[in-house]
Amino acid sequence: MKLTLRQMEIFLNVVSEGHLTNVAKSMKLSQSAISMSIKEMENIIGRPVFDRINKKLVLNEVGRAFHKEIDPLYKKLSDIEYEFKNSENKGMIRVGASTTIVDYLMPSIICSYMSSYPDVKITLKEGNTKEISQMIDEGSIDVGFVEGFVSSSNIIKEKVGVDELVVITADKKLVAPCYIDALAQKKWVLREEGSGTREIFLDYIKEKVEDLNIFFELGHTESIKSILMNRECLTCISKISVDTELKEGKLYQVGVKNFSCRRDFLMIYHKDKYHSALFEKFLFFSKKLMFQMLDSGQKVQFKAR
Amino acid sequence: MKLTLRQMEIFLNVVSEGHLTNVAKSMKLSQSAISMSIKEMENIIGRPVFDRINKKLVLNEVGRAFHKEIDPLYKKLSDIEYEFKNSENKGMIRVGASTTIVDYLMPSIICSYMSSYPDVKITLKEGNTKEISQMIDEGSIDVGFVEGFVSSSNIIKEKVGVDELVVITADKKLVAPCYIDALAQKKWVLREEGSGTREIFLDYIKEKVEDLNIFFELGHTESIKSILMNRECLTCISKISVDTELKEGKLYQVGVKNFSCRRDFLMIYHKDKYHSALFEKFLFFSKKLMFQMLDSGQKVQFKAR
DNA sequence: ACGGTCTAATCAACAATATCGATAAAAGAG
DNA sequence: CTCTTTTATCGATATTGTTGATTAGACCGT
Repeated sequence: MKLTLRQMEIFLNVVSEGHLTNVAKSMKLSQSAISMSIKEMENIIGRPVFDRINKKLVLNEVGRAFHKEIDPLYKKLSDIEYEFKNSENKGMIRVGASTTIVDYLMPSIICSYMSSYPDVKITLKEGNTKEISQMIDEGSIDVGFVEGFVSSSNIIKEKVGVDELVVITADKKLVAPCYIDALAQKKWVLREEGSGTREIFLDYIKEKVEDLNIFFELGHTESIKSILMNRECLTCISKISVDTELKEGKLYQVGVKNFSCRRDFLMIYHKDKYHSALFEKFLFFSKKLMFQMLDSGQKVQFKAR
Repeated sequence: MKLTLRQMEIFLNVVSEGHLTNVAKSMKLSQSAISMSIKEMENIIGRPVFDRINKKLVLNEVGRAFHKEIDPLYKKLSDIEYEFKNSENKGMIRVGASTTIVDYLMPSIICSYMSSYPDVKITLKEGNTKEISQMIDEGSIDVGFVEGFVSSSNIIKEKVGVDELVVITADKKLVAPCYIDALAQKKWVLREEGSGTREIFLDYIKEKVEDLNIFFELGHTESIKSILMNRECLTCISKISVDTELKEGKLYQVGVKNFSCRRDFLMIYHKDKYHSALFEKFLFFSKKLMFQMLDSGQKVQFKAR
C-alpha cells in the first residue's frame, strides 16, 4: 500500500483547518471522504497521526513530524506541476553543432535566446556532421547545426545560411587580387585532415591547383589565426571565424579572383520530434540570428573589398 | 486534473529504463498500463514529455526539465514514507511542565531520552498547573508534569514522585534543629504570590505560625538562591532545586522539627491520547528518571542530616 | 438532566479510473 | 520480405475514490 498525493493533500488541509468538516466543504468533498482518506493514511503509516480529542483532530507526535516533512514537499510538487502546466517556457534543450558553429555562432545565439527565455536550459555538444546527425537520429540531442550534407531520411534539414570560405593572410603583400593558382606555392596553414573546412577548400580548388604547399596543419581555427599573425602565410577558413580580425585590421582577406567557395549551414532535427512551443521558439530564434549574423558577415566582406 | 504519485513513479521508471515494456515487467503491470499512464501525464502537463523516436521513448526538452525537478522530490517522498512506516522512533513530543520541573528535572530527562532516541524532537513549554492541564485538555501538548492537583476528568494522572519542600539557609547559625515557629521572625525570602511552592508552604505552616516575616519576594528560584548567599535569610523551596548547593556546602538545610511539607509530582495526559510506541517510551523513560532523581535527592538529604 | 446541534466514524451503493488482455501499427534485424 | 520487438489503442474488468445516509459521542443552552 502506498501513500497518494490526494491523501497528503487532504491531510495537509485537515492539519491547517483543524476540522474535518470545513475541509470537506472547502475541497467540495463529503465529510466521509475526508475521514476515510485520513484513516487510510494512518493505516499505511501504521499508526494514527491524529489524536481525537473532543471534537477536534489534533496532530499527535507522529503526525507532527510527518507534517513537517510532507508539507514543504507537497508545496514544491504543486509548484512544479503548476509551472509545467502554465509556463510554456520551461525546458532543457540539447543542441549539437560542428566546431565552426559552436565557436562562432552558437554563443551569441544561446546568449540571446536565454535572455528572452531565462527558464530554458541549453546544453551544447560539439561534433562533426556525421556525429551530430547520429545524435539526432538516436534522440540524444534535440537539434543540430552542421555544415555540408546530411543523408538520413529520418532527419529534417533546413538551410539556415551560407558559409563562405575565404583566403586570409596577415601579410599585406599578399592581399592584392590574383588567381588562386598564383598563390599555390605560398605557405598554407590548414586545418587537419578530416576537417570539413579543409575538405571543402581542397575539393573546390582541386581543378585549378595541382599542388598546394601545405606548410602547417592545425586542429583549431584559433591556432591557425595565431600562426598567421606576422608571418607570410595563407589559410582558407570560414569568414565568420575571422570577422573580428578583419574588422580590426589584424588579418586581411585576399582578393582571389573567381573564388567563391561556399557551403550551406544546416539546422537539423528528427522528423518525429515533438515540437513544443519551446522548441519552435528556439528554432525560429536560431534561424533568425543565423541569417542576421551571416548577412552582416557578407556585408562586412563587401565593404572590405 | 492532477498528477498522481503513481504517474510520477511510472514516469521516472520509464526515464531510467528507456523502454516501456521493461518497466511493465519490473513493476508487474501490463505494458498498456504504462503507456496510458504516460499519455495521461502528458495530457495533464499539456504537452508530450517524450519523443517517440524509432522504438524508444526519449525525453524531450520539456520532459528533461520535468524529470530533473520531479526525480529528487519523489525520492525524498519515498524516503519519508519508508521512514514513517518502519521507524517507530520518529516523532515530535510536546511536553509541558511547571517551573520547578522545567528547571530541575526536565533537562536531564530530555537529554537522556534524546540520546536513546535521536530522531525524536521534544518541545518544552512552561506553565503553572492550571495552564498545563488546560493545554492537555485541548491537545496542545502531549504530556505534562505538574505539582499538586489536577481536576479534569479527561486527564489521566500518574504520581511520578514526591516533592519535598525544605527550609534552607546559607547562615550556619540558623541550621540548628528547632521548631518552625521559632524561625517565623527571621528574614524569609519566598517566591511571589501565586506560586505553587509558596502556597503549599504557607498553607502547611499556617496552623503553627501566625505571622511569617516575609523579607523579600522573587519570581525565580535561582534568584532566591542568590539572595540567600551570605545573608541571614531563610527560604522554603523544593529540595531538588538546591540539591547541588547542599552537596557543595553553599547552602544548608535547617533541621526543622516536625516539618514534613510534601506534594506529589504528577505526570498527566489526555485520556483519548493515542499511545504510540514513541509516546509510551517517553512516559516510561520519564517515570523511571523522575523516581531515580527524586530518590537520590532523598538519599542525599538523609545523609546530610 | 434534557433535547438540539455540533463533530467524526462507518457502511453500502455508486462513479471514476487504473489496469488488463487482445490487437494494431511501426520499425529494426536477419 | 518476414520475424521479432516495441509502443499505441480499445473495450472489458477490477480497483479505488466518492457519495449520502446513518450512528455515536460531546458540547450548549434551557
